[in-house]
Amino acid sequence: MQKLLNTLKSLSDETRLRLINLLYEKELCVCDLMETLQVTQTKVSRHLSYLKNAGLVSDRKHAQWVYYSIVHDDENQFLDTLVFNNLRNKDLFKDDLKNLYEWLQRKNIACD
Amino acid sequence: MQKLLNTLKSLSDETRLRLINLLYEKELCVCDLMETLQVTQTKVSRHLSYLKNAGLVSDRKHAQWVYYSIVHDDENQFLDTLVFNNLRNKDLFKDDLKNLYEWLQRKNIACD
DNA sequence: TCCGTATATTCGCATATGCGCATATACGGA
DNA sequence: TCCGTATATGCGCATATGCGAATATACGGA
Repeated sequence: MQKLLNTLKSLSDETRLRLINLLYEKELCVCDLMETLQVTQTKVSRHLSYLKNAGLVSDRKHAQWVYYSIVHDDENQFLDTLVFNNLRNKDLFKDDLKNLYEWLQRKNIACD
Repeated sequence: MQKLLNTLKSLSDETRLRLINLLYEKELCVCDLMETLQVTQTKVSRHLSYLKNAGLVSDRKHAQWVYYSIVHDDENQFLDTLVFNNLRNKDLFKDDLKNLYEWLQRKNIACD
């Protein structure tokens, strides 16, 4: 019960919804999320830790980066419905995805 | 977007989830909800008005009673998943339904 | 009209939440 | 070891939220 409440609380914030939308696409590190959403590191980091505590995302350290990804749990099935029926058809979230791929491309070019 | 956020915010409270669970069963008035959940009138009323503002329930006045019912909106599809996959299998919500029917029976007997 | 029941709202308080700033920690490379 | 990058966290502040008590409003019946 408390877990479910934490899950729902963590969905009731715009920044966290935007993070979830992006992470539904693929595993990403903090700096990818900062760049894509154009928000401060503190903000991304804190909201990710909120999502992690709620069991919605998990993290994986690799070198100096921390990669976050969605936890696909049976308990969180309604998340799929939410993301695909309620987020992905809204401009804000569509634009975020577009910005994500533009950023990833810039990043790859810079690494060449 | 703001509407979706309000919807999600209104789901991140235990009392409101309990109200939604009961209203998913049938239209109910404030006093039914107070009796079933054993909480104060102020609390029920305030949370119902929260749910109403978020567009999750609608109300209908009849004599001195106000009857509330769920608004089944396409935008709120994920609510079905939430109620049937996440609430209805938890003891708290099962017990609430049981108490609801016990109360309704007592109420009918009293009116005979 | 007066009363009792049903419901909504205002107020003040306690706690929770979100934020930026500064700082701490962790890691790889020179 | 020292530095730069990446990430997390403590702190203080502003705002939001939830609550009970008291009060206001609405309605039907005597």
